[in-house]
Amino acid sequence: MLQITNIRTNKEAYIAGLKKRNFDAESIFDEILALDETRRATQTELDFILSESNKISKEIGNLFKSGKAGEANSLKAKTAEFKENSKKLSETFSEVSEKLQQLLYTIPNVPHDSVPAGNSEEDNEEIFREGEIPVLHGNALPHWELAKKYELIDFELGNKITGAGFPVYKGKGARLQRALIAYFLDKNIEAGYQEYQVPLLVNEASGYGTGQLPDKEGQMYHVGEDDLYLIPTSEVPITNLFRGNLLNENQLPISCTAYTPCFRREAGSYGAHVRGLNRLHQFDKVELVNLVKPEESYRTLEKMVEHVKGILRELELPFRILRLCGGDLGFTSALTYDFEVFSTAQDRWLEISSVSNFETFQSNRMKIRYKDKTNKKELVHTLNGSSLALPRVLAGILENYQTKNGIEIPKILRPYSGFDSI
RNA sequence: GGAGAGAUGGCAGAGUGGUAAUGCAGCAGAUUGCUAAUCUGUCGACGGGUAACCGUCGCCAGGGUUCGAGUCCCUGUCUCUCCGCCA
Repeated sequence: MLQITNIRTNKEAYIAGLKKRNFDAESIFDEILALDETRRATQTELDFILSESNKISKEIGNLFKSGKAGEANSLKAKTAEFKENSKKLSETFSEVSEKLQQLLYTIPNVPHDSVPAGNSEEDNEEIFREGEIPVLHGNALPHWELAKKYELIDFELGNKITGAGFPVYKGKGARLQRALIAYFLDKNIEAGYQEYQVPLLVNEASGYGTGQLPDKEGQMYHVGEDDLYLIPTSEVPITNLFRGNLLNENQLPISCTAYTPCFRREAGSYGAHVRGLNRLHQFDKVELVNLVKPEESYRTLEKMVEHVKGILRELELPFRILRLCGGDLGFTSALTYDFEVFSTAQDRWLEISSVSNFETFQSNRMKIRYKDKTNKKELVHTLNGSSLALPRVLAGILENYQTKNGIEIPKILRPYSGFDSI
């Protein structure tokens, strides 16, 4: 959520920034500023009236104490008018404040200066590419065929017990999943992240905190009876751990990592590109979350990018990094780098990590602040990134490491998997 | 699921109708000096003001009673204890 004072002072720059994601902010900003104006004027007026009636109440109290009940009672009559006015004003005040809040919820984050304008993923900017794309033998298969051939993943069993998009991993497939999770967590801990295990269901306030609500209501599974949401990413529970906290400067930066399953309804996304592991309702992910001082956040973002690069290098997978254009940028993000692995057998790039800086967009909603040296309270910047999303990493490994005789396991994973090939 | 207790500032913790004690931590200043002590101020949010400052709100949330509510009433949320059920 944008800060109202910033809209007031940077209106033109914000409008220009939001244009990059094809969001026309002009009229909504005008509406917001008008409401803000009304809100402040109402408060000033209301404050005055309350101040007067407080004075009278105090006087009445004193009169009663000194036994002058008659005078006190005549003063009581005077307060009736104040009461009526203040009731009206405070109704206006809360109506206006509520409306203001609702409008602010509908505005996405302002993209960083470096974000290119654009409408879709076509306009994303490739900024880095590394690794060799392997030349596969003539009968190379896509991962869903490999998964079947080597009995690693059973999609039909998942259909039977739950539905499409809920695969069952078995044998070496399941063990490889566990190896990847352990390897990713170890890498993150080595880089200074603290590991967490968090609930997989969260309440409504948490959904609002990180920005999934109200924007992506339909994308989360909702347990109606208990009014809880299945997490679409561990970003939600982890970042919300700090909701409402006032931190000391010396507690920052806070770096967390967690493995969780993630649940996404993916309503409306069907088609050729959702086969196999490409798009699932439940998948595993290891996540990074950072809470940092504002002046450090872009340096932290670069560090996170380098960290993910390091993992992909060790896995020896060909990858590229995209800077997302305005049109493809998530609602809450100011700058996002997507990592994609090249899937040779499908002959296309698969997104496996997304690393973002949210600046104060989430912390403003959650009121995550810290006290700086001069005791001033400031919102922290929040960042997160996947390290990594398992299914597509698995798809990339299966497809790129296949040979005529089976599938090799990347060397770095062998101590974790306990086997060298499939 | 049943019964009871509770929710007060960054933390701890008083306060049963007269307008939020006190302690700790933090910050600023003063002072004495040596791995720190003492004193004073500050120490939640919002609004107004260049500022000193002023005002309002704030005791889980939302309503109500009252001239006046942390305190009384209603509704809801959450936490804890005991019982029941159970991995």
